[in-house]
Amino acid sequence: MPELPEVEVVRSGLARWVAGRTIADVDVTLARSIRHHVAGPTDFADRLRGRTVESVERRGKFLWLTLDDGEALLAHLGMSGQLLMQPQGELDEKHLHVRIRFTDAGRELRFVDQRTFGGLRIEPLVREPWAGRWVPESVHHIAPDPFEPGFDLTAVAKRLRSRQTGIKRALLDQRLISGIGNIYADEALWLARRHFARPTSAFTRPQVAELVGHATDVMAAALAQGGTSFDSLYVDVNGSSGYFERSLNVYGREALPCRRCGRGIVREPFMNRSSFRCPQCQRTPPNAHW
DNA sequence: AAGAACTCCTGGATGC
DNA sequence: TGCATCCAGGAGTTCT
Repeated sequence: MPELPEVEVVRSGLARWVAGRTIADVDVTLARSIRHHVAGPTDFADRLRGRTVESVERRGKFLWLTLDDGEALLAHLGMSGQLLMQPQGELDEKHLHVRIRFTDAGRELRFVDQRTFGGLRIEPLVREPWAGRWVPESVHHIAPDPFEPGFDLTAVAKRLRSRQTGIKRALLDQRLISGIGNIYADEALWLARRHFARPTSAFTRPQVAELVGHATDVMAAALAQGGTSFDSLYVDVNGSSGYFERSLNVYGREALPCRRCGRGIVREPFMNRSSFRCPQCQRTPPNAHW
């Protein structure tokens, strides 16, 4: 499940492989994978052909290739998406949906996605003065992630505290702060000893800072591990996730002892998914807001 | 209008 | 063993 660190590993790997190269041709074999590109597969291919990739950028879980005509090829990996660099002629992956070949006939870029929540689209870039950068149109409403220069912790704390909801819902809301998914939200809450349903309004500014700091630290640690093991000849989202899994404190550890107090970790349904917490370290608050 | 629920999707794991 | 059900969850859409 690619969250910010996994997407950043893909971004940096991709940058090495595609920056400066010119697109020769595009094959879309599953229209759903470009469903957000409303003009359709033919338009998608036509607009990419002949374009040169200038850079590869990211905000939260979105990543995009800036093109030489001011537009961007935007990608979201969803649950299971992968962007792979493969030699031409290499056997097609079972869930290969989009293939992009370059004029130098070197490795081709492949979008592979089993569960098809992810997708590609072409969009104009829009200027964000406050963030000091250009982002694709549909990334405009996504808040800066904690690693962006434009990230404003004071503003995040202010907005978060004024909300009428629970803390985990807020952490997962990409319009407030981006990059955090279910795994890192649970990890940050465990580190801060907070219940996921604690009302946002109950947080003081220093408490928000502490929690966001933990989320940032966990993502940075994941990135450091994923990044160092990214040495293979292709970009693989799932390839390096196993090692970091072993250092998670709560996520996926149902019934295993809490690493702080020994109590069994519990799994609870939340927002059509699961939340993991320690029932001792992360007590249910009296004014819980599910 | 903010906040919550619903929806999309596949295949590995689990249950009977 | 085989069939059915559960489960993973990011984000756009729809609802209240």
